[in-house]
Amino acid sequence: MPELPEVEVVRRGLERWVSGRTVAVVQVMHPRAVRRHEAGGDDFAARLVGHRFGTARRRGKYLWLPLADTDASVLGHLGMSGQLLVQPEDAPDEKHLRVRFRFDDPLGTELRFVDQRTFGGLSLHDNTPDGLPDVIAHIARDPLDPAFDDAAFHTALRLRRTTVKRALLDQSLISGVGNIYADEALWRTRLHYDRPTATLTRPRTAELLGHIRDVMNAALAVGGTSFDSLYVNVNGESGYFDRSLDAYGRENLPCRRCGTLMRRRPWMNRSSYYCPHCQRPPRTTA
DNA sequence: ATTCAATCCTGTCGGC
DNA sequence: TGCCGACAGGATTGAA
Repeated sequence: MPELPEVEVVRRGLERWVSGRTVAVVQVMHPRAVRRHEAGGDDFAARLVGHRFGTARRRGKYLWLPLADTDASVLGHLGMSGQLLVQPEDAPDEKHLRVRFRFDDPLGTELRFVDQRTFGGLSLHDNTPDGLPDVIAHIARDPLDPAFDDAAFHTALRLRRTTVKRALLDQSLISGVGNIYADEALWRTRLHYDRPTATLTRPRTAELLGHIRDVMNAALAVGGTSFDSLYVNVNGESGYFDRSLDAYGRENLPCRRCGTLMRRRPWMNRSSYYCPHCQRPPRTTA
C-alpha cells in the first residue's frame, strides 16, 4: 500500500531509469488502468509517441512525468497495488501488466505499469502554470515539501469540525499520509484517532507534523514499506520498513512504549491501530 | 459550506 | 476440500 515514502522511492527510480528517454510505443492492455484519461487508451498511447519524458515529479501520492517541450504530463497513481517496473524488453509479461512503454533507444529496457487491483492508473493532462497536472491542483502540498505551511495547516485543523485521523487522510489538507503512517504518527504523538482537530494546540500540531516527517523519512531511508509483497519499487525490490512499524498491524501485541496490548478498531471501512493506554480516547459529549 | 458514506477491484485468508 | 465472507484501502462522487 504505497504512501508517500514508497511513491518517492518510485519517483527516484523513474528519474534514474526513465527520465530523458523518448517514447516509441505505448501498449494499453487494460482500459481500466487509463480510465482517468477520458479520451481513451488509444488516444493516450498516440499522444505519447515521439515525446521525451522530463524529470519525474511527485506531490503526495501522485507522481508525474512531464512531456518535454509540451505543457502536458503523464500522471500516475499507484492505488493500493500499483507498481512501476523497469524491465528488460524480453522479460515475460507480469500477470497483471496493464500498460507498457517502449523507448526509441538501445537500452533494452521498458517501463511497465502493473496493478492487480486496478485502483491505480495513468492519464495525460495539461499542466497548470506551476507545472502541476491540472486534475491534482486541489491536492495539498505534502509534509516533505519545503513549501508546506505548518502554521496554515494548524489554522485549518482548528477551523475544521472533524477528527484528527480523518484530517490526516484528507489530501486537500495534507497529502501523502495514508492509513499506515497516520497510525504510526498518532502513536508517536500519543494522540487518539478520534481527537477533535479543534482541540489541538499549536505545539501539539507541531509535534504531530514532526512525527509524520520522522516516520516518513525513516521509511524513505529503507526504501519504503511493504506488507503483502504487492508493492515493489521501480526495479522490483520490496521495501522492508514494515519491520519497524510501531502501531499498524500490531493488534494484541504489546505497545513498544508501555507494554499494554494494542487494539484494532474498525474505522471508515478500514482499521485503526492504537495503544489504549498511551492514546486515550477523547471525552465524549454523550 | 462542509462532512461523510458509498463505490471501485481482486486476491488471500480464516472459519465452517 | 471447498465455499463464503471479511478484509486490504485512496480518491472520487454525490448526498446530507
